Amino acid sequence: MLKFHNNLSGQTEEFTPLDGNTVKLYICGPTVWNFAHIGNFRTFIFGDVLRRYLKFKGYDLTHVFNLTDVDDRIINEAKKAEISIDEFTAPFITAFWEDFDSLGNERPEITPRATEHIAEMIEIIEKLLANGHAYQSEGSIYYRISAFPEYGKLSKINFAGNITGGGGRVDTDKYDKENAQDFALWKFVDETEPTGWDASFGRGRPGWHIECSAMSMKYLGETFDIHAGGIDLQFPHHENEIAQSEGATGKLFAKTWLHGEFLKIDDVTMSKSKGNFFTFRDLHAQGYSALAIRYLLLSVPYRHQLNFTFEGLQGAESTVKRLQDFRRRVAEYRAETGLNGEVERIVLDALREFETAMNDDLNTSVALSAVHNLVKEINVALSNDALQADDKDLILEAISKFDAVLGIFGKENQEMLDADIENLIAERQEARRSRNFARSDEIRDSLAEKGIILEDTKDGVRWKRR
RNA sequence: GGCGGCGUAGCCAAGUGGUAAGGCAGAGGUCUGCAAAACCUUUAUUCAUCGGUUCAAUUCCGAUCGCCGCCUCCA
Repeated sequence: MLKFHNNLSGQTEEFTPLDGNTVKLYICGPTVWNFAHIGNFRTFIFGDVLRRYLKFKGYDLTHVFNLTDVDDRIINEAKKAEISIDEFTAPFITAFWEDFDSLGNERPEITPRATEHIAEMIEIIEKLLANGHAYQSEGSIYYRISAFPEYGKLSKINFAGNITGGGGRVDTDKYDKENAQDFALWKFVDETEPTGWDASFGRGRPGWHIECSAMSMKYLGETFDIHAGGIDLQFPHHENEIAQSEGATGKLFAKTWLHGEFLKIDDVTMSKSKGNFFTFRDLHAQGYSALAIRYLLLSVPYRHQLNFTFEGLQGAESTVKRLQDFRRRVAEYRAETGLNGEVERIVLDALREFETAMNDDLNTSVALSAVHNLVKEINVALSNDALQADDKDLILEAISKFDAVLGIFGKENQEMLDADIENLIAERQEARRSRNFARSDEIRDSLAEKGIILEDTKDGVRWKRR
């Protein structure tokens, strides 16, 4: 049975959907003010594996993945460049989805943007004002934390001991709040500012957290199954989402909370503010494949920090290549009709190990080792010519199942070669038969220069792209 | 100051009260005209250190050292 470590309860819990067979899943996406780095994408890839595994388990999904396209930084940058918010964010949004797709992620069902849901945000704020969970001050609207005693239940924040509460940090907020921890739901902006929306409680722009309450509840309902995102969002973003949503509805907001841990580089957290980050584009330009990057980011379970190294990425490149070769080798294997009971046992064991690992809070490390064990054992069978036609199908089917969740085997190669290259390969075979190795090596080298690698097997020649 | 995480072979790392998964890299070998791919063998008497509990601890408890994160925009 599927279990998750729920950060809300602090416990590992068995998962069952709230409503029939459909899992309602919300994942906080990026703020689109520049390119997402691969640390960001680790969380998104885990979100993707989560959604794929839920499907693997037979659940239907409604999956919402939001893009934050309005905040102070975006507003300021757009203003500086004298363009609209949409004009400023458009190239980053395009780039984001390109990278998202390249890394092998499935598009979620619903991908809303904050600026398209201002009306829903206003509606929640009106409710909060009406029931005393919010108040107006100098034109802005603030959340009244004192009216929500459960505040802090997700992040386990102890305000008595933290820096702000302890007096170690000066509260720089220039507005008049009842309490230092109260946060803005709506920030007043005057008529001279280009970015602002009119609401019953005055012109302004939304605060940093209300968008996720509005969009998740709009598409998933007031209570839904899983809310996920990066660990840094746990406080204050997710804590505030809970306060806003539960303050407005009086109902449980999200049942299960999952947070993806950070990527480290040279033992320091990879982050935009530290500047020590790589984007997918950077790595791709250096020749690393999307598949290898995905593999590396998946090789450590999501709740643990992963130390990113180029040695590791290079290793992932080799591993992924080996997996691709393995699938091709099985697919191309010429087998007699029939079934080898031993192979069937290997495949069933591997699938069982895989599922057990994934059920255990998505333990991808162990799930990958199940895949590797299958590869190793089947390779032995291949070497011994012990494979039969039905085994082949079983193995290919198992690979498809693994890959429906992990997405690390890549696309199957069905490409045809040009006729003149086919002719060269045939000529080389002829040269080898007549033991003219000088000529055969010459052809092999020339094809290698064109990026086509030849391998001689006892069933003939195989080729692949470099 | 408050809260949390981590320290396992050259690297990335899983894991458990009963004696260390997996990947990469390395070494030797088989196969091959040579390669490539694949396969086989091999690489931690040991899991930061020191104590304690236990028949038994890497795994539980305590202390120490080191590292990281959140509490402030970042996944």
